[in-house]
Amino acid sequence: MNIDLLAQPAEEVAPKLLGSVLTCQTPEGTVRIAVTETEAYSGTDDPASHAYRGRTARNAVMFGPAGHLYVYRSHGLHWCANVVTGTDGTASAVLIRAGRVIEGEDLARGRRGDRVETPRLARGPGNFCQALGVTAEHNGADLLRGTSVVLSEGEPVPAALIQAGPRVGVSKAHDWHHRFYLAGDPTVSAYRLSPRAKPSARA
DNA sequence: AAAAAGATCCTCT
DNA sequence: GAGGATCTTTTTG
Repeated sequence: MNIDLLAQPAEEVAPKLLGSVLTCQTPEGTVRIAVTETEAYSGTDDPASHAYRGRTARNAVMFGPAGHLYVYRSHGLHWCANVVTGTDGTASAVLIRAGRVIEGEDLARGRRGDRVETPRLARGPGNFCQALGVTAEHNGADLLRGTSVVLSEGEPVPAALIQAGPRVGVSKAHDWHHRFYLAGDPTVSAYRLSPRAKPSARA
């Protein structure tokens, strides 16, 4: 993966990450997942971003150089992974929301549970991380030069399949169309308006 | 120190 | 498709 591609604003990088591949190697084995859904989050200008109110211990990685992995805990027990974008010193990242398992399906299924249907193995940010094997210990990992988690280019996706829409689960700025996904792909998570989204916003 | 909110997930109707 | 569980991080008094 080219570093210059990632060193751009998150909303420009997000659609370009569709089709790219994340690989995670653990003692258990290797899992590779092709990305089918992303969401862009920027910094102080984005009310829904973790970095909106400045730097904290949790979001520090977002302020660093592009090409690193930002992992955070959501709702107590789920891990969510972002690819850090932009320039060093500014905060922006792309949340990886869903993907299709292309290697290590048995291992991914073992982590997710035997009753999970194949398209759902990496459907949703928390499920994506669980299937891939990403946890807090991967926070800050170098995706371009590291060995545990690697971001690489996959097969190009037709531009006609790329669609944009409102972000999932956010209560602020949910009318920003910063979510990108492959049209008709069964691994893409369903859109759901946040229960706390303000009615004044426009879609 | 205490309270609220949250970039979610699973189950059931 | 809708409803509720769950506990960490952040924010506020």
